[in-house]
Amino acid sequence: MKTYSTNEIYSDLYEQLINAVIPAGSKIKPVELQSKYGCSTNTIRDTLLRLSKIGLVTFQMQRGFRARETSPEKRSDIAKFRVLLEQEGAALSIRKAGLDWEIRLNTAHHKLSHIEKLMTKHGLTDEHLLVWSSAEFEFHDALISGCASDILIETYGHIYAQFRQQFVAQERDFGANYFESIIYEHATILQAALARNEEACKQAIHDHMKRNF
Amino acid sequence: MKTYSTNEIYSDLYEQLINAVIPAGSKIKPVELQSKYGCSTNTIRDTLLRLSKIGLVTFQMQRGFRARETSPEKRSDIAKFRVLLEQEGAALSIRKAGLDWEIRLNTAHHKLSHIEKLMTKHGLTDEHLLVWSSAEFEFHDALISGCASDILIETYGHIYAQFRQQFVAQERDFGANYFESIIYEHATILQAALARNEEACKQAIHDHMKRNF
DNA sequence: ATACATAAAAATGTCAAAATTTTTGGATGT
DNA sequence: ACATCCAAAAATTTTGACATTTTTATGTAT
Repeated sequence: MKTYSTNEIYSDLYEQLINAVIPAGSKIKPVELQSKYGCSTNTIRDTLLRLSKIGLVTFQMQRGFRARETSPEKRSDIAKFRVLLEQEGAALSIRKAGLDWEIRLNTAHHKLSHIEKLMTKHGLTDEHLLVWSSAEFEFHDALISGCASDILIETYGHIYAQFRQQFVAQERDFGANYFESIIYEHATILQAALARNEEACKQAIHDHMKRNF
Repeated sequence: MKTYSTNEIYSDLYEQLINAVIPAGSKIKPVELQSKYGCSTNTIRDTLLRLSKIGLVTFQMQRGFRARETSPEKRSDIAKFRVLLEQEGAALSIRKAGLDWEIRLNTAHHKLSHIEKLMTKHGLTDEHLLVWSSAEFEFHDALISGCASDILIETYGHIYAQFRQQFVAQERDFGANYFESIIYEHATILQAALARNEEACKQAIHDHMKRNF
């Protein structure tokens, strides 16, 4: 039987929350996870408090923990907020960042693009989805990485995680042209960013997310 | 000797962090607080993890806790980010909120205004500053309270707390006309909001914060 | 049946001690 | 003087037991 380090417990729970293996809104009881991870309830509690920092888990005194709830309104809310942060981060990057940012962004897009092409060819396995998900984050993270605002980047990370958590369970109907659209949208964002066109980039970010409003 | 409930420990530490009684960047050791609060180190740890959620405390595995660091760059960063959130929250409120929002905002401003007048008359004690600080938050919180975005409001709360934490220790030179300016700025924000003038309101928010950039 | 009170069970929170890890301070050698 | 290594001290993390609170289940009265 596998034993888990605390960091592994954190990562494992993080992934389960991001991928809605632990469904949004469901109760999380330390006692039930204890046996799986082979540690005390207190260590689980500790880890859940740390996850509540990034908003994947909500905590109430004497009421314990829950995976953050979701609803159509909450999903719309988080999508719009994500747009706000990403537009600002991208605009600032376009205005201030240098060559290294362009290279980072290009590299991230290249990786993402590669995975997306694989997915359109072979259909999507759960494993692919996991890789894609992390590549997608890296692309969007790279996009804002030149903004010179640590607090924006930090907050964006939390919001992106919550976004995934809230939408992954909903979007089980990846139609045939779903990924085609996404690929096009990512390319459009990249182009506008590299062309240093703020307004076009903001527009592209908005268009990329508007299906989730 | 006073005994503290866990919630009181939380509030007490919150206040000490907000007011830089625990200076930004300083180490926070559970063992040292244990005796003061009459509880186990574990309870302190628990509380500090909860405070790290709102960003007042940073946490690193095996390295413990610190009051979030500050620097000229970080202060500028947090001030600009606060403007972004407040502008968006105010604009959305102006666009979407109804009469109850106007009343909330008006009420909050009235309270704030009252305290600010007292402060210009009698000079500022630490006690006054505490009341003012909370009234000021309530005003800004009311301003964005009609935005219909829970995540924006939640995030703004964290950012406002960090803003206070980072600036309170710096701004010990409240000049004679310091509060006069502030009073004027708050009134300007209120006016623009009630007039439902988005651009003027955004401008007023910017002007209110620009001394901190 | 519904509402209310109560007891049992489950879940959560707190504690003090033990285990682990990091930091500190001094001794040694270059 | 400077870096490296080691041992002691301090700080952090984990644990299992115990205390408290909440939830669930049961019984009683209206």
